Amino acid sequence: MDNRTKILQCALELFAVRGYDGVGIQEIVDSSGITKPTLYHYFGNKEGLLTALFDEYFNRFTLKLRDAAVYDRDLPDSLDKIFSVYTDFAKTNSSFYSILLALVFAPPQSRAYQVAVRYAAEPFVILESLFIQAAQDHGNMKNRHRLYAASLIGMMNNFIALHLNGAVELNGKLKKRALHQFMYGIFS
Amino acid sequence: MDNRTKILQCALELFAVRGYDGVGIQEIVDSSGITKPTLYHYFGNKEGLLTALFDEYFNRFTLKLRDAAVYDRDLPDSLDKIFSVYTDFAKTNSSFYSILLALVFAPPQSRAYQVAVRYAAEPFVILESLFIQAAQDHGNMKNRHRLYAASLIGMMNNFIALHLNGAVELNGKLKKRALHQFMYGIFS
DNA sequence: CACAATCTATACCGATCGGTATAGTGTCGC
DNA sequence: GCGACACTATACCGATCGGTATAGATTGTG
Repeated sequence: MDNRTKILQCALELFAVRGYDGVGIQEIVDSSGITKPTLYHYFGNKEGLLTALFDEYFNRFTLKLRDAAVYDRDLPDSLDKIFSVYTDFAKTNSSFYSILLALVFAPPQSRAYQVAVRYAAEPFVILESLFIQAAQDHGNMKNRHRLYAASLIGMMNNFIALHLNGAVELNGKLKKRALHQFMYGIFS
Repeated sequence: MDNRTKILQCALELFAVRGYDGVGIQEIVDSSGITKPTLYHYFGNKEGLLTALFDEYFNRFTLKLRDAAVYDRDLPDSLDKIFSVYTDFAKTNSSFYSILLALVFAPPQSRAYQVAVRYAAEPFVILESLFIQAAQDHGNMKNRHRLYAASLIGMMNNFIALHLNGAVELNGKLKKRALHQFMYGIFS
């Protein structure tokens, strides 16, 4: 593993458990076994390190989400795929998702939030677009796409947060129940 | 306004916009117009300042929530009251609720999280107890009280977060829609 | 071989971090 | 007038913060 990857890996784990502001550069380079100038060579500054983490993980996620969120006139099927993309990603990248969750709810003027929000906006746009298309087939959904996208993301994040705390298992049964409940709010 | 209150007020505003870790003691005392020893006289250390904020705001909230969450064999009515308690509190104490939201999703090993989680557990217990009682009248709810409590809190926090970002208005119509959807998941 | 480019380590920077020792204040009951 | 107490200011502490100047090592290329 090269030094760049080592740094990213250690930063990921440290940020996940103690937060971006709570971890100093010195601690990252110590646990990586490298030194400061090496880190600054690759990432420029602390914010660049966080940005690199998001580039590494979030872009992969967005690609999968875009695939799942194409509308083929079967909204329940699309939602099912989307839910799976979220939970699969959160399960296989739990440390990164912990960071993501913390930053999405972080104070708006913190540096870390401003990095995260640039990325977190994309899934919202993707889901919003899905609901706009679906509204052509479901008249009562009109003009609620923003609320639907936000509610769906919020619900999934909530279950993922519970999962990360060990409170629930993200299995097919939970997915079915959650989506069933969500769709009731849409179609009724 | 005495110095103690001045400090609490300034700390509240600063923590809300830049986070607990992102705000230094020096900045708090500067904007309060007092000096460090005064702050440390009242609060002991930085963590004590955060604890004092939670004592000031969260305990008031918990009292109201306990009132709303008594079960009188009308679950929809209880949920309606609970929703109002949450949204009313969030609206009149938006800075504090921003801090609360950030800390609930903060990394588990951060100091701030460990303070917040001691308080945040109480509403969960209160709501859990409500669902346990309600299960006596609704057989299909058995053994799901933890999931119900977590889902309800998650949903309300999600709407409150949207409200704090200016995305939605927390009015009666939203409450009705949200609870309607939530109860569908319970009673079906 | 020489040269440039990439990468890494030693040592250091000023600023800020949370926290405190000391020395006062003012206001009480006595 | 008195000590006791709650409160506040000046000045300072070691540690850590994010970041860098300088130089040495390594590597691919001519």
